[in-house]
Amino acid sequence: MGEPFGSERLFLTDEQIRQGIEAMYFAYRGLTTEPDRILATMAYGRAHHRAIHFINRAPGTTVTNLLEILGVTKQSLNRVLRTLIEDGLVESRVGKIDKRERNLFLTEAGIALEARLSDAQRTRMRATYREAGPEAVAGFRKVLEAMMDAELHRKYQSLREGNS
Amino acid sequence: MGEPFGSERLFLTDEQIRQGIEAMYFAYRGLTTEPDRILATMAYGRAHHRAIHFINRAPGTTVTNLLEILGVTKQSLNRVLRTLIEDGLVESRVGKIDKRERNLFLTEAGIALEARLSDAQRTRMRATYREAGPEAVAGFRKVLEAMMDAELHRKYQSLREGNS
DNA sequence: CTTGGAGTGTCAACAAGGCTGACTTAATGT
DNA sequence: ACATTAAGTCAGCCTTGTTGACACTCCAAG
Repeated sequence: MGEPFGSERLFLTDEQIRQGIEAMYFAYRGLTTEPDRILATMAYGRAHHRAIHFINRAPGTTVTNLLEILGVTKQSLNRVLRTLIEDGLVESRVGKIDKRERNLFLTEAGIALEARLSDAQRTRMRATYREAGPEAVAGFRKVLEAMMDAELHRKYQSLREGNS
Repeated sequence: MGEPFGSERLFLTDEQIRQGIEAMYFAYRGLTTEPDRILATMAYGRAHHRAIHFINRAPGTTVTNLLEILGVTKQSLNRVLRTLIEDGLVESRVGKIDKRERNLFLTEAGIALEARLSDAQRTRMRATYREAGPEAVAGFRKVLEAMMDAELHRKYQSLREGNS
């Protein structure tokens, strides 16, 4: 590549970038295997995990809100949500201001499962962070922030405000 | 930024860890959307992308090798591999030493598609890296390395040696 | 007050891509 | 000679995504 000299070049080789992409793939997979194993024992999948995770993160969030964050169709989310409600892990309350909306909450059982799942991930993350050190962690976070696209970032932020 | 702030004690709240996990989810998703869009136009999916990626990375790798790296079943991989071979993107050559083995290679067309897909990702990664800066990237890489579990790491390395 | 549109839920049908289990074929190694 | 290994295949199942169509409730604006 006919690139000029300077520090810009030393972290931009195709090979290094490819390694970064691969590392993302393997690391993400590693992060989900434990929760997946737990979920498999109770006839749930990763889709249920995602729903539980984001409802826990922003209790009272609406269905539309969740749809935007998860980036799936209404039908797809609804299937998952229905089983979670039937099984008593999620509660759906009619909105106070706008009665068309449903505000989603985790029940006691839902909170318990969420804790189990995120404990598995937190343990792993904590070990990883400890191994890599605080400076590496800061860089890690910085890169991930930059990697999420702007549109997604906006939705991500809106989750908090959706909590009425 | 020569002074690391409070780096002696690496105390991470559950909240910080959760943010890290979420960031991984969003970032990974952001990284796959462009390739997914390209693949969708040609009746392929993410599974095809993974196969193409790793065959490109280690030309001549065997089916068993690929199975271990991808962590899927033979039947699942075979379905994908069959279409890729039929469509002339991948070539399967009988092994020279052990004729039971098949060594997998990308054809010209396969290489072209791989380039298209990884270009999309590289462009994104490059922009991300540029935005975050070299120090952050170094930290990013370090954390991801630590996150991949040991078992996976072993398989990951073995890909290179599998290239006969 | 009617009417348009938004938020939600649901039915049906389909596809991708995981899985298990069973089996074949060819080649290798003991 | 025989058991094992690498690869491929058939059949069937599950989860989770997709379209498309439709009903219902409710809010807001004309």
